[in-house]
Amino acid sequence: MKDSKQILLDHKVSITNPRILVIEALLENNNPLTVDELQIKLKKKVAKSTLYRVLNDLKKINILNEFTNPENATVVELLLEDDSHHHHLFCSDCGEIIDIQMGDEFEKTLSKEIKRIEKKFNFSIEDHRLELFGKCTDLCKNCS
Amino acid sequence: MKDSKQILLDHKVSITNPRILVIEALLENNNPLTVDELQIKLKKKVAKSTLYRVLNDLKKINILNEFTNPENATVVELLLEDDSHHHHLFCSDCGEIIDIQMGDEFEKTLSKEIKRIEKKFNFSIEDHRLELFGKCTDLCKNCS
DNA sequence: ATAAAAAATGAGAATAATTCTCATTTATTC
DNA sequence: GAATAAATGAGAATTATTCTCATTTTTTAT
Repeated sequence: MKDSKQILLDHKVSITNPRILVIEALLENNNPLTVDELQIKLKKKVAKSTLYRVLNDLKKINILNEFTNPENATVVELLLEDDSHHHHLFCSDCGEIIDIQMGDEFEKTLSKEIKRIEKKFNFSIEDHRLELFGKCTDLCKNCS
Repeated sequence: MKDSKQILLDHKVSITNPRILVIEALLENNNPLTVDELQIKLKKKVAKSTLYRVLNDLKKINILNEFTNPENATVVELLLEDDSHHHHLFCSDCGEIIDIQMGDEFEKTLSKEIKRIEKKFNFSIEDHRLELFGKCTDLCKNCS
């Protein structure tokens, strides 16, 4: 597992206990967590206001991805590798969120389409996000 | 323009002024609106609590699509045609949200990928959403 | 290693978005 | 058109997030 102190050092921000705890809680999980799940994992070790501040700090140094689940709750995940481009799969039964990688053919076709859209709307497109919604049938630990 | 009363009739819900006003405000726009933009368009003609209630009513009869913009504000749009599958393009300069259609090749490749993901994670995938983020360079009315 | 300066924290107040409550009004049914 | 059912408005309640400020921790410069 990555070293949380080193991550903070690498990004030239000061090394504090709350930041270390938040990063470690996120590192322990392979998949994204809602803010309240994170809060529960941290018990009372980090104040609520500090948690939100730390999350904003991590966003500023670009190692935190933030989005919302279908219930509009805020979800966060650490982004440590530069090449970790991925998408998300949501289970509407248990709420689990799974990181997924799309195949090369898909990403290539998407790139082509993005170029078309850029021309059509005179946009410069910098990022994209794909979300898949469904139900896990048996894999997911929370579902029967 | 579609008739708001007919839309309500078709979906077997009672025809009330607030519902008509909300639907008409949404019909006037081609592109999605944030809840506050909608509130402003409606002036004081619909109470805040009623607006939220009407939006929930429209969701229940499946003619409202709700999502969040990159600032996490709630965005809504009417979905009237069954075949109106589309995605969204967000401008980070002016906040404008544009409906986009992806080409057939893209949707076909995506379907193939979805089947692969369904097998891999033993999921049944029912829906998906693609969001593109960027900057409009000159088309967008709010940007210079 | 230490003192001074800068930055971060905790606790709770403030704010913003959304839902809830309930007395009144409006729509539907017969 | 009267009786019943449903929806509304106003504001209170709730929830998620940000802000304030006195205290503590971290960093910087000696």
